[in-house]
Amino acid sequence: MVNQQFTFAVHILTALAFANETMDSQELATSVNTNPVVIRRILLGLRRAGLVETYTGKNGGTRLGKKPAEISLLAIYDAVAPRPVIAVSERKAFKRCQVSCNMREIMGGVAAGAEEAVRAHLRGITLQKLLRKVRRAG
Amino acid sequence: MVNQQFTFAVHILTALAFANETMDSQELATSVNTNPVVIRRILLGLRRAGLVETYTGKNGGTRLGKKPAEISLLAIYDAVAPRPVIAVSERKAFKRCQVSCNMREIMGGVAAGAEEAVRAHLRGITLQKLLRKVRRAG
DNA sequence: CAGAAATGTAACGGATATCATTACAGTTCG
DNA sequence: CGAACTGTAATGATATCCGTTACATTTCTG
Repeated sequence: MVNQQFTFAVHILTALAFANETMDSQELATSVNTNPVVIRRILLGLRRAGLVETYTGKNGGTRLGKKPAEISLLAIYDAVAPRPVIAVSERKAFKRCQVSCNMREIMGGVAAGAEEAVRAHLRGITLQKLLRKVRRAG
Repeated sequence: MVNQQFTFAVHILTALAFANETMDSQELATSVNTNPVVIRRILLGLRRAGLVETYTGKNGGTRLGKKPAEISLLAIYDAVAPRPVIAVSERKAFKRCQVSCNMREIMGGVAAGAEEAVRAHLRGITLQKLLRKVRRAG
């Protein structure tokens, strides 16, 4: 993966869990050290997934949509929809080459397995766990 | 679709295993459907890792440096040194924010776990297994 | 030895992805 | 109404990746 949206998203949600109240995109941007628009773009995905609730207008902002114990990193991962862990070439095969003709399917299986391995890892981590680490670190 | 070097590398090595003789970069490029220079760049890393042996000069080319059963996809993965599965933000923390101050370490742990999950998956797959799939597919 | 055929490698350009930023319309509270 | 938010489009800067050209170097072979 190349982009930082997943990291940003986890940071945002951890901050919201820690604050336990609404924060606006400027506050979140300050914590993440980026631009408020970048935050709002990520919040769109998180909102679609029901992980946050956002309020427009004055005194608007965002708060968690579920309890930290109910939010797994996998849910966040899916919400930001990062690109696959392993990219599979989708080029046209060289018909006269048996290897070439079968590589897409074979690598597809390898990539799917890698993806599932990551997902299993993320499934086991909740926002609450991260929150505890923050608190323990003080 | 991002970095296809790993896919390309697996394809190259599978082709070499299937052919069981030296192939030049043009033949490999035809199978992978790319440019010979792209192939040669990837071969550099594979050679450094001892996965292939290359010969310069007329009738030169590349052949496997180990038996297919001794080459795991993890070795290939390390040889091409792709970027981390999960990118961790390396921005300066906002000192007044406890979450911000701890995110790098926390996400570092998450990313390391994801990386290891992928590695464990790749460790269990050898070139020989892929080769058998090619042969079985016919 | 000369020439053909291959690799090694640098250099450049185009395509694409990502993020930052500006801008502004829409929404909501007071 | 006006201030303070979000939603979102548009643009630009930057980095990465890949393809391509170019050429030096190496090696085989006649």
